[in-house]
Amino acid sequence: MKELLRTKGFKSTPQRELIFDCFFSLGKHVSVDELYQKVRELDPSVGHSTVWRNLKLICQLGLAEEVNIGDGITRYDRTTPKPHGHFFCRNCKKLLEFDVGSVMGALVEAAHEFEFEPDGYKIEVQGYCSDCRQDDRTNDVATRSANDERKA
Amino acid sequence: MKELLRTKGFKSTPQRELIFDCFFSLGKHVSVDELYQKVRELDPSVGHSTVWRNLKLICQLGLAEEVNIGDGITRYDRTTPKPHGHFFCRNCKKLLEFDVGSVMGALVEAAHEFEFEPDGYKIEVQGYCSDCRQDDRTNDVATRSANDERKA
DNA sequence: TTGAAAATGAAAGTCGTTTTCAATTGGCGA
DNA sequence: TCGCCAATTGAAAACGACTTTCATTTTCAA
Ligand SMILES: [Mn+2]
Ligand SMILES: [Mn+2]
Ligand SMILES: [Zn+2]
Ligand SMILES: [Zn+2]
Repeated sequence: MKELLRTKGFKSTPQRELIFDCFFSLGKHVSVDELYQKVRELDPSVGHSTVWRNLKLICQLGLAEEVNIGDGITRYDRTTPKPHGHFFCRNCKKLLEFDVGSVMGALVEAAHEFEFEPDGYKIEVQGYCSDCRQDDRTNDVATRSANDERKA
Repeated sequence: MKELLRTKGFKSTPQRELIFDCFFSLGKHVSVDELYQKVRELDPSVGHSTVWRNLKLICQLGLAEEVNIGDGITRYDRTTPKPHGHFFCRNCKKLLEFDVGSVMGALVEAAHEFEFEPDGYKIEVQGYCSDCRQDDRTNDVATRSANDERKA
């Protein structure tokens, strides 16, 4: 990691190392705040803006990219060798990843027809995951959701 | 329009009629502010929050849905009989629409494998449109973009 | 016509993101 | 190793789109 940073002209700092480590240990779809919390467990002196800036840096380095599911919170997703799609559950807010190999061909073809030069794909399917299916109202999360809707 | 509103239990007001008309005359991918500007040309007394609220109402009625391309601005897109995808040009920010019929099958199938019940699809391809292709640096927009990047 | 409910507009509040700025620090060259 | 300078940091403030509040006005069914 130090090496990657140096070759790209960035300095290595304790905060930066910590933030990078935490990001990659947390896994997929991490928000600034989630990462901030994690980092603070190990070093409470690290600032919010430093976490934010280094998350941006991680993106610049091509190690992650922003994911925006429309809830106003930007999440950072480790880049995968192949692009992947997301199933976003409207109820429990989980993001499931799935392979998009089978749709890429059609997308590339469509792009070609429009003389559009694609360099990024965002494929997101919204709905309800197996735990939250609407025909399965007996589990906890669904019940909670029903209550939420009633209140709103 | 009055009728649709009334049957759904909403009142008809001059502002509401104006906002609805302007929205449908503006076309696709309209932001609150764009619509607000347009409405104000015809009636400067209409408030920002009224435009916002009615845009939400238009969505509730199923006449439009929110589109989030990650630039922090929510846009409202008239619903189409069939779902469509977007090509988003990183340079000129244009949104081109394309038919996603050819990818829906694969998506539905993938969803089925995950026992995921889909009810919304967001298919967005980023890149450069024909006017802004990177191998075509002679046109205005691309040149402007190059200048922008130099400044930044 | 009249009253309850809905709608409006200005203003303020919210909240995640981004910038500012003074202080600190890493890393290269002497 | 030392010293310098640009990069980095952290606190705080600024930003900006979105959302809510509330007093007032308007709609529309009875
Ligand atoms: Mn992902
Ligand atoms: Mn569209
Ligand atoms: Zn779920
Ligand atoms: Zn373009």
